[in-house]
Amino acid sequence: MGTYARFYDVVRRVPPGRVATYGQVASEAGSFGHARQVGYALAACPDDADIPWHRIVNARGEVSRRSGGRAFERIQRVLLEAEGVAFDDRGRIDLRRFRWDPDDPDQAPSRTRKDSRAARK
DNA sequence: CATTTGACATCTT
DNA sequence: TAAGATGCCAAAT
Repeated sequence: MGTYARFYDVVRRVPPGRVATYGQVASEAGSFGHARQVGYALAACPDDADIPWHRIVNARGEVSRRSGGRAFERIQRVLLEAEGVAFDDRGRIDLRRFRWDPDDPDQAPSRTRKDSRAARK
């Protein structure tokens, strides 16, 4: 299996309405500190695969810039907003509210972590 | 084989 | 808060 396969597996586990950072994906995949490779992996991401690439943002909670152009960046934002992820006036996401927590399998889309916990009870 | 190039993160000013 | 330096490593050249 390719080196990137593990990254793709982690990305696929991110639920709708939540986001994960590149570093977070790397750590979950067992490659702490290899955040950059995650970005590289997504750049080489096969379009036919069912990978929610738009749910991966950088550590500052913003959509990363890419050499290809701004089109994909806009698409990424639109896709996230459609799932309920909010952007502030600076184009950033509040990771405190939308960051995916791998240890909490009961995270519902479009809810804050607190709401999710409350709803579970 | 040596260099360059990234969808990044973290530490230092 | 922001900007620069550094570490990371797979592919491309």
